[in-house]
Amino acid sequence: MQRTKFGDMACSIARTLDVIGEPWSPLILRNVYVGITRFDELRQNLGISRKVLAERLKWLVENGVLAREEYSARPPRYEYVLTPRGQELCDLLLVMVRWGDRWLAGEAGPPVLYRHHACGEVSHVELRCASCGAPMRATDVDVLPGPGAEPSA
Amino acid sequence: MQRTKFGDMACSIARTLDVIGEPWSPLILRNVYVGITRFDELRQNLGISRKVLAERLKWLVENGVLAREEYSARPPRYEYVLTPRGQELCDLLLVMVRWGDRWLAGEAGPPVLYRHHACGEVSHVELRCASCGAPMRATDVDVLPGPGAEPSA
DNA sequence: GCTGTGAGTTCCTTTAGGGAACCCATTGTC
DNA sequence: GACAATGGGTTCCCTAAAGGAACTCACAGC
Repeated sequence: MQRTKFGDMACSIARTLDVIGEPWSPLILRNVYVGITRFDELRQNLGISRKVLAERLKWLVENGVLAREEYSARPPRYEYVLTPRGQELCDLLLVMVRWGDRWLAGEAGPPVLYRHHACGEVSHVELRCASCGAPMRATDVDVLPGPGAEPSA
Repeated sequence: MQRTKFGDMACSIARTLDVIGEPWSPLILRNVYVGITRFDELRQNLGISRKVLAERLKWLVENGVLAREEYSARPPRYEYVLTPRGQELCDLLLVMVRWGDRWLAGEAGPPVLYRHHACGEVSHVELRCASCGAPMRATDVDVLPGPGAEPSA
């Protein structure tokens, strides 16, 4: 994991990256999201080392993104489930999917499709403004300082 | 950078993480997005080592996310600009911002605000279905195999 | 020729990634 | 009771990467 502490920066992107800014954590979240929740299932599906998996899971639990729950008392056995924080982090994964599908899928096309419950269509996400509902892409916004900004020189 | 190759997995999340799955790259994109485009500006603003910055920039150019452009011929001087791929990756940053604002901002509140051009409001992004326009969160979708899926056993 | 500037590159040390083997607690079988 | 299986890690060790500091390069100004 990274040696620089990104959580101390007055920037929500940096803080978010402090939590999930290496590749294994988002992939673990993806797996838990689709129902692969146990240690050896995760290890096998991801092709990750047991040491790194254990470290990442511990990190994600400590950061309130996953919860470690007992699914069998005797013998004691554990699985990992998404917390509300973790659920919302999975939204990030949907945007990664969209970008990856558009730019990296190649001729084979997207590996995974998503069917929207509400309309029943195979679809993808779009970023819309919470206020007016129109598209709200990075090119559609102006950036300004917020209350949590660092005081400038 | 990571030693595991994530780009070979039949998963758009993994492929996307192969490109930007360590914290410096998204932060570099953020800086270029807000107009900090030159090497030493980036270095100073990020507090990153020259060696790592050079490596990351090279990586992002090679992956078509940034372009290296000459802004002065004599002496030759370069800046980095977003490509269309890079522009769309910045959408990811808007979702990171949203998550970070909600869960990690603390009492100070969000460090940065975003004003939507279309409605002039300070707002944030929501994920909506491209087909019907209703909210499309991770909890709102079913996952199914796509054409680019790996053949299962 | 010397200094300043911007954009890297090289060298070295420290830290983390990751593989393999190992450990632990419980259960089931003989 | 001994042994094996199971699931969930932990420890050890080697290699690769992170990151700091110093250095290099090409050009311009004086």
